[in-house]
Amino acid sequence: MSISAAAPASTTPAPASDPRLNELLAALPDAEWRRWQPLLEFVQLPLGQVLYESGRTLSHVYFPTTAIVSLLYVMENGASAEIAVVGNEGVVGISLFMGGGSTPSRAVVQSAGIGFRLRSEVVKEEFDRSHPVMHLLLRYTQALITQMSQTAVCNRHHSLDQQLCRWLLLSLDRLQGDELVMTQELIANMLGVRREGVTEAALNLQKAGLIRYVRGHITVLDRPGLEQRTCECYAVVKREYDRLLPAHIAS
Amino acid sequence: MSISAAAPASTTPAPASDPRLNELLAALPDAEWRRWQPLLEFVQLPLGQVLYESGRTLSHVYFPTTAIVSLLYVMENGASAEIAVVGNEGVVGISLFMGGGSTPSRAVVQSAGIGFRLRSEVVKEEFDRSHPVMHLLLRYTQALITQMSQTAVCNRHHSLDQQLCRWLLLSLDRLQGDELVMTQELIANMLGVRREGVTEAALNLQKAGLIRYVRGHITVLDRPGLEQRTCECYAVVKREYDRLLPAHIAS
DNA sequence: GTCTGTCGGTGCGGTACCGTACAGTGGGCG
DNA sequence: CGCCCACTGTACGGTACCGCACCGACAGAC
Repeated sequence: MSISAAAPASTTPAPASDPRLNELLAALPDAEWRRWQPLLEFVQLPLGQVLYESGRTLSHVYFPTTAIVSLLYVMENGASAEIAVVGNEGVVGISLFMGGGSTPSRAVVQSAGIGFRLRSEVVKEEFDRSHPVMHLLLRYTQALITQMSQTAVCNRHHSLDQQLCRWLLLSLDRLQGDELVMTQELIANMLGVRREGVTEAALNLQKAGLIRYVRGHITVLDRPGLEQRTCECYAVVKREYDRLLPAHIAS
Repeated sequence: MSISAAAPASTTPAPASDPRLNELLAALPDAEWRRWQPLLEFVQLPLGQVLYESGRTLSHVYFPTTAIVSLLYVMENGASAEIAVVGNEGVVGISLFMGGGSTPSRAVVQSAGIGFRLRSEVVKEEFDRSHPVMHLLLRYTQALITQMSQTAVCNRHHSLDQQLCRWLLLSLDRLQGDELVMTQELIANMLGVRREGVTEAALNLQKAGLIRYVRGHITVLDRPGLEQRTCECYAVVKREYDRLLPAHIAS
């Protein structure tokens, strides 16, 4: 595969640079994987990078392996809200194979890391050519739809405390380890609330001994505690990902 | 086509019983339409009918012509929130061709009318067999995704007044005429708010001369006024439907 | 005509957010 | 070493919505 950024030059690449850390790539049948492998392009995904902009036609789809990407809508007045989050379980840029080519939302790297990308023409060809690829991508899309729906429900009905728990858990599921590099300001942008609101909610969780928050570094101390405190939305989404993406279970 | 309920027996069927009032059916290429026509089953869709239940495998997809169907999530405590709305521009049951077979949401008839349905096996076959069908359904699905995303954003950021305007406009677009048969209680269920909240918002619109509300009947008096008062969400969704479903424009 | 149930409007205290303003504090860089 | 700035915490009034309780009005049934 081609390398577009600094990467280990050792004979055995570092584990993180294995494309099949992405669960969709890992779930590809052998034939498809052999076709795709030389076409996948390694990419660094630094914090804040915009993978696509609202209304702009996409040039690539992205398969994160260690990075996390947020899909968010930015309103006319500048306020924003996260619609869904994509990590190593998925792919950024579904509108390419869904047929629209663009969406009214923006994709931003929420947690720095790496990933792999594939040119849009290749994706479209493969989607039309291979039934397994098509069905895999569509099942993932349905899982993503569930996440979006549940975000709508959660925004309507649940407290900021609960939403913060849900957000932390969704992010945690897409990372290795128990630490998140993320300021309260950024979380507030994602959740579409005030920064001070996140401060307060985070303090609540901290007092309860569930997390530790120090200047842009969140350490999760008690994950079961978070799961207990969050709303049903987290479980609904997780169950649906597990049901629709069996590879996800295997991991 | 088979008729499963009372329908005009005149030689020229009433306009409402024409399946191609549904814009997806209308957009089918001739070959597909000829295949589908004998398989479509006419159905009455009375207010409140549940087309599918959360987590249950679907037996049919539904193409409303004069009815409107709400997709909503019902929480463990019984509260609910609408995720999206489907009328004669779309189809209910996308999870069938997306591959999941079910979703964590419920589909309820929000405005009585009629529609046509197709057995699930037929839909899956057709989806895999015909590229035009597949691409049509996927483009519709992307439009639906936009609606869901925008619902999430709207739930987060906009006032009940604005959301009510958006909801009225989305419903109006899917109906002929300017009257909606809908109690405030039901609207409250859809929007996931208190009934009294809807009363107040509706009174505001009434005082502004935009609507008239009498015991379950809303008459829209000033549609441009509603469009001016609603948030950007309505326009974003409408633009995306128009862009993705050209048949929609033609109508 | 009466009766009953649905539908809508009203009032009240409570609360979870918001907008704004500002203070402390620690990390990193010169 | 010290400065600066990003980040977190605090405070305060405002407001939009909630939960609850209740009332009046109209419609349809009998």
